[in-house]
Amino acid sequence: MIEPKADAALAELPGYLLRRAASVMMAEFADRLTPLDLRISELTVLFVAGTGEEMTSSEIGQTVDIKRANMPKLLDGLEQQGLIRREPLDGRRIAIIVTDKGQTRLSAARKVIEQFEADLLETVPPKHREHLVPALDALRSYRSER
Amino acid sequence: MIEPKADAALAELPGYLLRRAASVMMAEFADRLTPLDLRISELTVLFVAGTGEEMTSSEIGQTVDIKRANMPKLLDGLEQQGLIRREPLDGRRIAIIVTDKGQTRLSAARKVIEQFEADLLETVPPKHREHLVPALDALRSYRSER
DNA sequence: TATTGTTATACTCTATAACTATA
DNA sequence: TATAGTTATAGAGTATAACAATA
Repeated sequence: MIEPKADAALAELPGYLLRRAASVMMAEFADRLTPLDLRISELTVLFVAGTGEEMTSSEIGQTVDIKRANMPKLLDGLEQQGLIRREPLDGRRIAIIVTDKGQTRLSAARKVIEQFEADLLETVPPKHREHLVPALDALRSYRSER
Repeated sequence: MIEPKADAALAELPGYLLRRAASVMMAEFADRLTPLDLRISELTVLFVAGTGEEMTSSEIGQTVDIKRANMPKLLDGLEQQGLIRREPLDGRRIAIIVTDKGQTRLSAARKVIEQFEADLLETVPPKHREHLVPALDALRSYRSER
């Protein structure tokens, strides 16, 4: 064991634990997505675009907190894989349509998500489990007053 | 409101919420550290190095899950600010010593941390609050079997 | 032979500024 | 005039591979 003193001090900081937990979780999730040729951010976009409602690039970005300027490269990647296509709504707005291939990929991804989320919840001791989602949901708006 | 359907689906995924919560939290914390001229990773290293026990670069990295190869640049930054100094223990290992200036900076940072963590906890509804740290601490070891 | 510190490099996610064309 | 999509660019955190020097 290395430096129990420092680790003990860190283990009392919710912010630090939140960062570490998210980092560990994302690394694991990214690994599970590798066989599907999807990065986390790509799946996030595909997931939202595939909910059935017709959405533009900006709307998707606003939903998942991805800046407008970071969407094109993400969408390019998905488009090059044939998972989405861009369909102009007018001269300015562009709808992001999930293709059949994209829907198939998304179905496979949903299975990965389901298993991943189940494993994640199982990691949390039962008596704390039901509190995780509401607590995280609250923390999400920590900065909404910006 | 934008796409309640997609947001509702995402709001049920603990993994997604964990990622978002951590992202929001880190952005806020990084902002609060700006006046101290410290990035989150730099403070993490300084914090651990300043716990009193003499630690090498590798030991600090292992404690806070920063890869050995990413330590030198971090330490260079802290050293250039005069917050730490490197003190060879033998021909190979190097102790990271927090200087007086580093201790002063660390004291200021501890106050920022304290306020930040308090604000963060206050964001979580009272009935979920006590469950946050144990839940996150458990999630931290999600991947310990690697 | 294994470990420590290091360099180089690359990837992911995120952020800002500025441009264009359209509403 | 404000908005949508885009481009370019930069920062921050993280990851791997490889090397020299040393235990």
